Amino acid sequence: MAEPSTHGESLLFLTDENLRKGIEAMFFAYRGFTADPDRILADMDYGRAHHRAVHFINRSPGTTVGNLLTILGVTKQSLNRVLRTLFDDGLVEARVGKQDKRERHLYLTEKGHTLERALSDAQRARMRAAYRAAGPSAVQGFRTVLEAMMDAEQRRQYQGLKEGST
Amino acid sequence: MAEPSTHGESLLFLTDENLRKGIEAMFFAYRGFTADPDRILADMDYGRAHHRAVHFINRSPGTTVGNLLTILGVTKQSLNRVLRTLFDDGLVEARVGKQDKRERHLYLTEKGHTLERALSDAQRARMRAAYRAAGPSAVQGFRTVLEAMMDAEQRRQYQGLKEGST
DNA sequence: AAGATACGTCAGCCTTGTTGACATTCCAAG
DNA sequence: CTTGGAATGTCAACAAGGCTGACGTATCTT
Repeated sequence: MAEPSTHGESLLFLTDENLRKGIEAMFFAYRGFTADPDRILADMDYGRAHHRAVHFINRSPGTTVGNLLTILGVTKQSLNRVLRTLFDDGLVEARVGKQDKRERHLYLTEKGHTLERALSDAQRARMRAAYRAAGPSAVQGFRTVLEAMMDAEQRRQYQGLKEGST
Repeated sequence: MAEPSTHGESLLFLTDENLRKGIEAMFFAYRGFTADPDRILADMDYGRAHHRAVHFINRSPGTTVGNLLTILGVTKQSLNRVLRTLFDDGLVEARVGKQDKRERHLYLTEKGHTLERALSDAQRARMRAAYRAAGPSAVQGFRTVLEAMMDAEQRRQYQGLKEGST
């Protein structure tokens, strides 16, 4: 309904109908986005929470527990439960900080890297297929819209992570 | 790192680094995507599961329980728990099917519509802001990539929902 | 009359989020 | 040296929302 008649200008992409389609696209696409890692994780008694932890430790080796808390946006109790199983299973190791010995710097072990690679290979494969099918300019638009959709706080982290590794 | 020198052709958008950025963009953007409705829902003892149910009942009034199960991809026990609270609170009503009396056709009540509007207004507002900031061609690309990221099954449903309303 | 389908429901389990409380360890300021 | 605050770990309890399995009932189809 509404379907405003074409009045020269093109704000047609902002109709409620179009926005609703975007919303559902996010919903369904996110399911696809997590489906492959989820399958791998299910076979090993891990969940998405483990995936997220492993991902961000891999991408910022030596990050502290506090950093991880901020990025993941969960409580320390929740994160700690996950980290403990990763320690116990020998996927992640924590080294006491040199400068500040209260901090724990987190690193993937060899075993941890293996899992990380399995998970991100699966996820990247889907991403790559989607990117290839859509083409470079669509990918550009995809990233632009997603970035605009983030909270300012999240965008800061997303962009901050872009360059500074350690 | 890597930063392959521009060699005429442009498959540069398929580098692992680019894919990883896309993956994180999905992660952070999805958080933003759900943040506003989540806040509303938290104030009324509902969760995302209720949101999803209300959304799809609104968009396909008269849909059956079975349809909803397929779209949401959860078990009937899980869905039922949510639907029951929506019935009890008078947000959704179920009418016995005319042709097939085994089926329950689901409709939002006035109260249900009110909640639905509050939720989708919040979500659309963010979406609209992101769309506006990114511009029409970016939006086009955004949708193209998301569609390519879905499972075939999910894409079928997403597209099927596009036209046929009832 | 018999089997299949649509739905509801009871019971129990898991993951992952939450709060609150408390201990430890360490840095830094006084 | 002491003390406050920061970073971390941990215990306990709880809730949402997934899951499986089993069973019941109404209804449709054959």
